[in-house]
Amino acid sequence: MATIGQRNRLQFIILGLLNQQPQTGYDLAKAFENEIGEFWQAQHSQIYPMLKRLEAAGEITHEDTVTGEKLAKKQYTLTPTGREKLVAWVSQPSPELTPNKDEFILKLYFIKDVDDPRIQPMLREQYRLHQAQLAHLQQRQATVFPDTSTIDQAYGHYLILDHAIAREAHYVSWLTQYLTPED
Amino acid sequence: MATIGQRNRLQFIILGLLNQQPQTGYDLAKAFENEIGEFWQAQHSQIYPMLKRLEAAGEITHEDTVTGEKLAKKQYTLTPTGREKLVAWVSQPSPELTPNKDEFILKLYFIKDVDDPRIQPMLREQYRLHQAQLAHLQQRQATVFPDTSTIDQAYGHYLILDHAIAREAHYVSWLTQYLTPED
DNA sequence: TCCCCCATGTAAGGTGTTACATGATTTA
DNA sequence: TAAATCATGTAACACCTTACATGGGGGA
Repeated sequence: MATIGQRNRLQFIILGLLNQQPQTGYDLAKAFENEIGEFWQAQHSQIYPMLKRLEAAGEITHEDTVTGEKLAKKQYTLTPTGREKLVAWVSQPSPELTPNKDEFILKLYFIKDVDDPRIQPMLREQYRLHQAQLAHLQQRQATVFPDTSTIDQAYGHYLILDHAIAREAHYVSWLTQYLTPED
Repeated sequence: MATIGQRNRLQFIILGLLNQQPQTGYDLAKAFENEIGEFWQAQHSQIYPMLKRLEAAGEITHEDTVTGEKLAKKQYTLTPTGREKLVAWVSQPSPELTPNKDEFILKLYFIKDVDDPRIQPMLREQYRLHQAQLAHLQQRQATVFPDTSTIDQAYGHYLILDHAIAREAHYVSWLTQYLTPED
């Protein structure tokens, strides 16, 4: 399955997640909403086919398990081949800046006039959104890393959360700069 | 062309760009590399078909011009319908946080060990990249907005550049926090 | 018993990237 | 005159989202 044209980063991220611990497709889908949702997203409709593809390529295997009476689960695990491929990807430089997209910023861009009455409500809405997201992330940090001693065992996780928090905090403070007090 | 399933934001961005001034597809492609490249990207292979589609929908029209002996250009302009559609989009709230993707951060995430020797080189590489991008953006700001009096006429443009600069500056300072001095 | 969550899959269609293709104009 | 840039298009394919489809388990 050549896949030369595009980078197919999803496969590596799935390998990375499975390397942390064997998981089901469902578990992976949750991870894309929670742990790493700030930096990559994928729906289950994208995950299940990819798991089949990775298994066909011999990079992962699965074990069927049953919960309760007959709920079938597939627990996926990395093979040595898969682990090699993961290590190669992680060790490889990532020399491009990731493209960013931000619909809100573009809307502001298209409103040329400083005094356009739409600007302040838009800024306030974004403020609410990002403030809420920031609070949510801080909450999670407090839960996952209650004290500094817990950081070292999951340094990557700590970094990722720290970065997400810093990013949101920064977005919020940028917005604040342009907000005028509400009447 | 219904397009209910997905959002098709590209069309609105093209309308927004054409609202600033009539342009060719080639000009638009440039804008996606420069002015707004920090917040949206599109290749010419995506732009030309979209222009046809927008014209078929009566939202833009074009005028054929010739440069030199026979180089054909198509200068596109918004129609009143197109302008209405643009205004509706701009005025509409953007209630979702834009998904972010960052391959580099994920690689860090998958390296659990604080002392993994790959971490520092990776951080330094990203530092170089973002530092260079930051310098480039600051350069552009100095060129486009030489003094504060020039801001008001293109407030949107100012905001967008300011935001991009702040974002990069922030990314760089986050990286610095984890960088150890090189030997 | 109903609802929410667990669990896995496929189908359809839109979005985006890379490559293929062609030709004119300007600048060094 | 060669290279870079202007200028427009299509084809192939990979990526991603939404919707369709089905069924089990656990708690209120």
